[in-house]
Amino acid sequence: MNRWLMKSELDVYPYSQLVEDGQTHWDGVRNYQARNMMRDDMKLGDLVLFYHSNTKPPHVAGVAKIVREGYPDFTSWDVNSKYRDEKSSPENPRWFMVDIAPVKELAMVSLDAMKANPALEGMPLLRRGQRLSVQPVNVEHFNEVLSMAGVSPEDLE
DNA sequence: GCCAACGTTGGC
DNA sequence: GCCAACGTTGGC
Repeated sequence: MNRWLMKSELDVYPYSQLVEDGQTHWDGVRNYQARNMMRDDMKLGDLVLFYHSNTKPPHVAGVAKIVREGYPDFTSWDVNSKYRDEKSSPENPRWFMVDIAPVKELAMVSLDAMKANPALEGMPLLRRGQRLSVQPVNVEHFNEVLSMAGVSPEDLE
């Protein structure tokens, strides 16, 4: 199983909204690296740290899981969508997305706390200038973040 | 194919 | 609101 981190701006789509919706499609990602991970690497059941960006403090808010593997992002050819890309079509989709569902809400784990934790050294999120909205997380880092929220991996089952 | 200009992300 | 980082665009 792979593990991931996905960023969402708190005031755009918070974890609480995911809980309310029960499931959502992760549309609007327009970055090739992130697309490739969603299209090729994210598998059913993979776990995701749900991260709130653009808020004070930035933080991990919960755990989600992949409930549908990569498929074309239909907002890319929706003329009414702000995510529209003229070069993408149903016949030749350029952008992909996955569906995620909530697993467990976490006590806030702030970016500062993560930076201060030596066990998280090397985590992509903590790298200077890291902007990717979808990132891989190794199992040690993933479990360490859980632990910082007082949760053990078994609690997710 | 290089690279300067530009736009966006996102912490601070 | 600032600005560093960095991906994308487009002229050449």
